[in-house]
Amino acid sequence: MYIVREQKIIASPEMRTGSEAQCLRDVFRQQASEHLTAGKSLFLEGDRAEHVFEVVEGALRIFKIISDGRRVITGFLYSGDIIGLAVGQRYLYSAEAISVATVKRVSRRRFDLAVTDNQRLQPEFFALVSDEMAAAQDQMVLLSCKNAEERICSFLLKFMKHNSLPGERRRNIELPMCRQDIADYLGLTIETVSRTFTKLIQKGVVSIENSALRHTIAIERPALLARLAGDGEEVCWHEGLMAGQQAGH
Amino acid sequence: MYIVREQKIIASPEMRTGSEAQCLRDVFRQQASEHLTAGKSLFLEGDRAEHVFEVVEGALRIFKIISDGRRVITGFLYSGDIIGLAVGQRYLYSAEAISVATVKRVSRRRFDLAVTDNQRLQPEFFALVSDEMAAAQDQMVLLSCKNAEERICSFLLKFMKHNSLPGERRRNIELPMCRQDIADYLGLTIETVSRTFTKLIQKGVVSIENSALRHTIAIERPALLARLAGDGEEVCWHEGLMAGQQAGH
DNA sequence: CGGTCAATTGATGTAGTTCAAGGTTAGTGG
DNA sequence: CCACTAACCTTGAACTACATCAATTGACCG
Repeated sequence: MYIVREQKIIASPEMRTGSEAQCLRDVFRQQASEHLTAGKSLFLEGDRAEHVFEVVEGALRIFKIISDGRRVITGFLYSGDIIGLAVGQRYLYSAEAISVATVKRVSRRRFDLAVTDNQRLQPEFFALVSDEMAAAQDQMVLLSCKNAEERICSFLLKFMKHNSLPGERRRNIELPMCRQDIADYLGLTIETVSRTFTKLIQKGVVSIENSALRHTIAIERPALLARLAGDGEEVCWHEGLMAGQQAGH
Repeated sequence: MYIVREQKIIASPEMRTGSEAQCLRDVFRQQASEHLTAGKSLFLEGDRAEHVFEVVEGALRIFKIISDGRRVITGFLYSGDIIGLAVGQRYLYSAEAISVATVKRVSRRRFDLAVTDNQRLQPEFFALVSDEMAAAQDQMVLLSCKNAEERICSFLLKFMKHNSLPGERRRNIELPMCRQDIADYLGLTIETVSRTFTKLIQKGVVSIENSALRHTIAIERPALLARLAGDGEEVCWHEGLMAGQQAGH
């Protein structure tokens, strides 16, 4: 007996070997699932980058530990995401499970072969790398400019977009990560994260299930949330480009 | 009559077509040089990504303009750098010359062909993409954790490393960008950048040529500069990894 | 029931922003 | 050659968003 997620069946109706893969996720199809308990490390920053992983279920955090012991979370990964794409010889960050999680792995060698051999996979591969780069840049904008409220709202929005199937519009979201994770991701302290949530509740933007441990968030006013995220209805190209001086030599 | 930069001769002793390139920069070899005046835009965020560029001379800034008109500089590019690698269909950022600059361009199609055709180029290509990703992550760490002084020192160090040939150890560096550029890159205000420079001068870490317009910096105490950058003698792998709680489910 | 751990809340401190002014250099035109 | 202007940079004073420190709450668990 086995569990099949529906969207995968559509992507690949037959069993395939890696080299016949129709999409990148097919490369992982026949790999064994590995189960991780909460907090379990997948690899450490600086390890030789010998595998590429697909998240099958659950959520992971990727992070760096800096010299003074603090932690910077550079991203969260959810079911369907692929880890370890744009890395060189060694992993740029550590990865660990937030809650229980299931992953599959293939060796880097095999993954690279699948991509280089199979012309079909290359566009998807480059698209994923490009997405990763875009996410990193968005995070730089967030960390450069946004205040605590904008950061939290951006975070919630991004989580909603990423973790809802196309068309679906769920009101409740279940955050797998704790407040400290959110703080380390948004460049804030846990106290500021907590206070900002309280403020958003008071404003009627969200509400929090008092039950479990404040991980279930109901989005009461999605439009307001989007406005408070301060992304100005997506980037405004071709206007305001006059800002910033022309540096003479 | 033509000008040849010495280090390039070593890389490729003969004239080559793109498909015979020994290294990525050879792909640009036969392209015409384009000259940019200070402030001249190369492309805008959101433009279709139709070219890849090599910086031949001078410096460029890549940046995003956010909804409220502010500017976030996500990187600087100097002679030898390649622009437009890990982008998808459209550029993720705008690029413009800081001072006068010279670039070469090849079409994306031709660049991609050169890379896919020529197995020799792929490792270099992936290494560059990986470097770009690593730089983005370092920037996230800087923006998440570092204070003004650490940011400025990190910036100066990185500039030195990037813009000095291996082995060379110049004491004076000539910053092509103005204070506002530095501020927009480091997530600070121009005033804080200025004040921090003053503080570093008072501490005897650097000194600034009073002549031109404060763009010439002499590094008086490189070791202290490195210490103040707060990167803790490179990342400390496999220690301090216990920090950060294990989130139960 | 006491212990633990995450989250919240309150009080206080501060690094960096904001606003405002002044200084230096370079360019322009009389 | 010297006003006049325009960039760019620096400096000062006041403010504020967030950090820090400290205490409390509430859920879970042996």
